[in-house]
Amino acid sequence: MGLRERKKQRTRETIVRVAMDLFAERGFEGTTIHDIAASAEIAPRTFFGYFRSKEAVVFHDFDAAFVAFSARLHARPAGETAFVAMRAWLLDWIAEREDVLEAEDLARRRLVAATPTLEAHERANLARFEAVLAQAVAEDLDAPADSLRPHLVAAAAVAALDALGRHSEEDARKPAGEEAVAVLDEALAFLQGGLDALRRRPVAQ
Amino acid sequence: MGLRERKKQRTRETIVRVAMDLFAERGFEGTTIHDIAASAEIAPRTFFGYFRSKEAVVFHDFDAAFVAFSARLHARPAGETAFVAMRAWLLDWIAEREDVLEAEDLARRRLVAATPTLEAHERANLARFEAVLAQAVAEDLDAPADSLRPHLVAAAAVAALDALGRHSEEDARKPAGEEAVAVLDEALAFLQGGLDALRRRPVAQ
DNA sequence: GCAAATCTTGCGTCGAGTGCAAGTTTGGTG
DNA sequence: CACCAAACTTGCACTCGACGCAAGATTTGC
Repeated sequence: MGLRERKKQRTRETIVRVAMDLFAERGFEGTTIHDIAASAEIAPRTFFGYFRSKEAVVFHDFDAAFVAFSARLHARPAGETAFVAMRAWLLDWIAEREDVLEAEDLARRRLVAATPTLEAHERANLARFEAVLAQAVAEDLDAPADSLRPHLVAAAAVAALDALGRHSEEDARKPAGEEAVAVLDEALAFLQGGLDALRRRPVAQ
Repeated sequence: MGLRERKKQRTRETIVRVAMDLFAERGFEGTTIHDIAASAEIAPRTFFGYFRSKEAVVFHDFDAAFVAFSARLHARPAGETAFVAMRAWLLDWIAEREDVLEAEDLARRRLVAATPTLEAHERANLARFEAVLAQAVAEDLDAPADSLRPHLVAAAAVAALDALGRHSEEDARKPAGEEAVAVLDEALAFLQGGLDALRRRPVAQ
């Protein structure tokens, strides 16, 4: 990696760190791009070379998660269900982050919960998960990609994912992985039960 | 109703009509508040006396729907499940609108689908449905309001509601009510099956 | 027909976000 | 090392959404 790239990387991290501190201190709406730029020692205009919006800073690691999730789904071996792939991805993801980012995640949760714009942004993120998951589920079920069932299933699964995030906020730091898997498995049992019930009905589409 | 109120009502309707026409013509982003105000023959500043944002115009009837839905849920007789109440509300809602608003709805759907900001707004609206539904479901299940199961169920139910909207776009105008009920009933069967499956497991919360 | 409540409007302001063009830094090549 | 091209940074000007405020117009109830 050349100097140029390293520098960019470093600036990006600085922006995130500095912005998060400001958000925690003055709130998201109470912090301007100008403030962030000043703290990060860049020109306000430069900020937009790194992030397309103020919101994007808060979700700076979402793209990586999404790409990994998406790849895991697409690369799942024939016969492995989308559920199983999702479960595996989640375990990896949690294991990978556990050491470093707990505190940061918590701060983010609080910030999002307190800021409508950020909640909207998060819903948009989850919707991307839902879309890609729905497609994989549709393959599992041999159903058209835009039919009802895959979307029901994906919506519920993503709701579980979302609940997971909120959950780890409240509970006083149990073994995060185990807890998450328990929640997810409950959700998967629910989904499987729903699908089984549908299998005994004619298809309405 | 006095003159003042009638006038306000009329202006409001004018804004909606005029704005929707402009959106259809130039797109949502391609239309400014200034344009709308000019067409509606009001001052730009006055627009904000009627709507808190440009997006709010597109969803001008959401509040009424939400209030009706919410009221129907809260007023359901003891023993009536949230599902049943939701189904009843939906039937009423469709029946009530069917005559007048089909074309308008279709235009709205197209507009929303073409505009990220509006999609975000719509997700926020659906989230409000989800929240109030989740609470009602929690009562049905005798579960805490923030526990997992009600949220799974509500998320899937709202996904069905959403699918309903998108659905009526594609199909060349079948009997809208019947179609909608078929979709919703499939969703409800799915949810019921999922809950039945969970009943045979220990509760993870 | 008058006073209070309510609406409308214009003005000023802030902040997000974009396009552009000039300047600066870095990378590679001879 | 010197030089050119590519990439990055910055300042400037601009559009647009949204809000606060205060002055002016309208409606209402008495």
